[in-house]
Amino acid sequence: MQTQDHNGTDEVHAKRARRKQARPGELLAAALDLFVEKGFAATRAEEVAAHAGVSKGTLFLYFQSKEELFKAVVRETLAGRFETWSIEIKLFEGSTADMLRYAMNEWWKHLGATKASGISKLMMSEACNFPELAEFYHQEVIVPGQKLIETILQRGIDQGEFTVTDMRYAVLGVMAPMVFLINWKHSLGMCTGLNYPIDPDQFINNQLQIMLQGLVKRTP
Amino acid sequence: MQTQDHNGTDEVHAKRARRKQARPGELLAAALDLFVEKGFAATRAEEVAAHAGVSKGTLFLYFQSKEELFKAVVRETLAGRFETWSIEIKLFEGSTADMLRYAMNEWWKHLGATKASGISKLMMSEACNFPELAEFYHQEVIVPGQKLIETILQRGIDQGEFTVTDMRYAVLGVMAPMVFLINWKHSLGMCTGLNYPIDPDQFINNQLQIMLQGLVKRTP
Amino acid sequence: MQTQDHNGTDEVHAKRARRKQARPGELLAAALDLFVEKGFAATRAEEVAAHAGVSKGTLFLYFQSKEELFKAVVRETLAGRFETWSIEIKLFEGSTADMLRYAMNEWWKHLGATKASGISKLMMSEACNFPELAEFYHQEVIVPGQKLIETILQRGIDQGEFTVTDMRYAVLGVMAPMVFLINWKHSLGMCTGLNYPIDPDQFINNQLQIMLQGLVKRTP
Amino acid sequence: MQTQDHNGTDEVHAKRARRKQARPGELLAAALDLFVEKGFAATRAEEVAAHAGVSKGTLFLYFQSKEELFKAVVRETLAGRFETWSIEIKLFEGSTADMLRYAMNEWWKHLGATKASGISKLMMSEACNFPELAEFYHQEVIVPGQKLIETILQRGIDQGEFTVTDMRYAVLGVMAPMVFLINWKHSLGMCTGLNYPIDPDQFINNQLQIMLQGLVKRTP
DNA sequence: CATGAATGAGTGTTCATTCAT
DNA sequence: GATGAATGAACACTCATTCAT
Repeated sequence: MQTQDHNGTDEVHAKRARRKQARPGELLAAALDLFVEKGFAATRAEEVAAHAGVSKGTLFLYFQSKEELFKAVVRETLAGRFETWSIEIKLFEGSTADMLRYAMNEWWKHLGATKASGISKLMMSEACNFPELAEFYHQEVIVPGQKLIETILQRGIDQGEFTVTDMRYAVLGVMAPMVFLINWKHSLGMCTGLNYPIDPDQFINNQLQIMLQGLVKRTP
Repeated sequence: MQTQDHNGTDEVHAKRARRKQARPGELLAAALDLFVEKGFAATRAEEVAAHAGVSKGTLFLYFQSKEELFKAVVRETLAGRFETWSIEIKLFEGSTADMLRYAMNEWWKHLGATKASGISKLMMSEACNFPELAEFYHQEVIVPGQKLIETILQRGIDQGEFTVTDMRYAVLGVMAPMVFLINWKHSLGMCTGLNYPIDPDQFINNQLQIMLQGLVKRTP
Repeated sequence: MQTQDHNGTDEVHAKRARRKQARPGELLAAALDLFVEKGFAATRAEEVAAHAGVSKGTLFLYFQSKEELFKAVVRETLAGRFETWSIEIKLFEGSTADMLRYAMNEWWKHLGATKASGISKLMMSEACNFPELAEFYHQEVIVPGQKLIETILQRGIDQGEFTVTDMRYAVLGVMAPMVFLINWKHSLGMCTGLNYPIDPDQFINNQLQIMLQGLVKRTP
Repeated sequence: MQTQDHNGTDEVHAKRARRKQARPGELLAAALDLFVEKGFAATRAEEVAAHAGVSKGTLFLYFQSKEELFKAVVRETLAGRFETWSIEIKLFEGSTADMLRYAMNEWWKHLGATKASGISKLMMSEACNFPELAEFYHQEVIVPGQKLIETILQRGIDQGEFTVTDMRYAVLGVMAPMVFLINWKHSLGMCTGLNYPIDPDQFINNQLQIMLQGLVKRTP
């Protein structure tokens, strides 16, 4: 050991450090998978550790408790998502209806279809137990998401394409079905035996159709 | 003597019966409160009993297991509603747009606004871990609810009022915002500090407006 | 009530008394059945009461506790069994081998085949928990049984038919297989799925054959 | 470093392994003691753990359930014996009468006299309530035991030493007294106050004498 | 740093026993 | 006397967390 201390410390430390830096990420990824699949309470700490390829003890070396792990998962997964979209939207050319269509399909492709969408279900169940997280989630996800939607709707109004009575609730009206879709996907939609599949593309397209044209027959 | 015995017995039985009949209701009420507040898994059987003012053992006198208790709660608070509504819908006179408006407002008044609506959030979190409950909920609540919506939409089509491209997804389109509304109410909406209140009536009215007329400006 | 007190008390009391006297017997019979079938611990007090056609509470009106009930069952079931046999044996005419054969078959018919034989298995399991009962059982059943066997063997010796090296162990040698038979019958023999039936008559006959003639080939 | 790490790890593993290897044995010993003393159902898992000097949780680290613990006890203390005996029997030289004598005395020395013999009584009481255990015991203990006896008797027949009318019941005839002996030892034989000691050696010798020669006087 | 053996508080459920009616 | 609703102690088993190695 002494001998090694002389010539290998730096190297070893580097390796260790690299490994140490990788660990939290691996643990967080494993935790996301499992929390989303089974919920917070039903996910065993040991299982998370195993999925990350480390031992039970190591998990607690990096996260004080299962609750802290959960918080870290939510924070980590949601770090800066909406900026890119915001820019993309500003550059979009075409009708606002197409923009909305585009935005919703993009959202599904890059968020709804990914594991990250499972966070929504998680927050739903655990919001009350982790109020700080709820607030964080609200600020980091809900608010930016709503801003994005508002931007789109406002463009529609400004360009004389859309009619919106109450912006705040119009935004919620766009958001609600998307939230429903991912929550369903990660809860009842996952239960085998239900045999009630929702095709996300069809769901989104239909939703767009209704939102844009409404159910009431138009007299041409 | 016989007469007296008879009278006496009946009286006793009556009191007993009254108590025995009251218990399940008290337990169900307590269970609903706690399940909604803390989730199914996180609610301890003893706690439910305590809230109902009885001991742990008594709970199991009336419900075979925690799962059965949950099912009873669902049956009691949700499953029973749909029959009445189904009849009410059939007797409704007026435009189908008005019918939808009426239905959604009634739904909010009698379900959404009550504690029972918290069960939806509950199912979201527990569906994967208790597949039997998920299936039960699907059969007893989701399916009847969707049938109701379908009946309304079909009436709209039949009377030449509505245009529906895909019935299945149209139904989901009606259902999604309502589910979102109650899930929000019992999760993020409950967290103090968020300061993001959703007024259910406004939400529903706006939703109706969008669903019926669409966002796209109509050329009169 | 007052009125009735005047002309009906005696009759009622008589009925009650009769019923009260019958109750313990019915309870003991039910308890014997269930204790033998399922063991002491696995038999629920309520079940015993139900089998006797009374309510749970009533059981504890007659027996202080489940343990007292058990003691009463054993005591009651074994009250005076061996006197009759003792007399019968004395009057028997024929070879002692025949007498032994007769005795063992009678024993099976009148004890081994009856529910009472289940007590043996019970005592086996519970002897250490109820030492007084063990002693009682020993005095009331084991000792008289052994005396009976000894009487038979002694007759065999006296008449020059049998050779016995050590009377005490010879007696045990006769007793052991019979005890084994009833214990097996009420334990492993009862388990469905074992598919290992022991026919008591064949068992007894074979046992007699071995006991009398031995396994070693006789040179005629 | 590698070398050191390796050495260090091995050392640690060795110590750990030694401890991990010792635990099951300690737990099995404790379990045997308690199961025999109090029965399967009446023995609390925590008590077994305490007797082994560990906590409740540790028991379940090594044995999946109480039933598995019991099976392990049976495997450890009983099931393993029969193979050795089977070989020993095959190598035996001498008369079959001597072989039987040898076998029964060996059985007593290595099984009957040990705590393991208490399992027989245990099975008697619990067979009906734990059918899986009963079947396991039957397959792992009864069947091999009977095979062993059959082998001996068959040798006696083959060498012209024994006469056996019905092999199956002859086997039971050898087995029955031995089972009786150990059951007695662990039940009534244990109750102080009975003052009815059975000397196992005398019992076995007498049993052999009767089994081999029979009670009926031989005319030389 | 990493491990995994050990812990012990916590949970659903059962059942002998009590006691108001 | 008789009932059966209510009790609460008990028990098998789980799992987040600790800590000696």
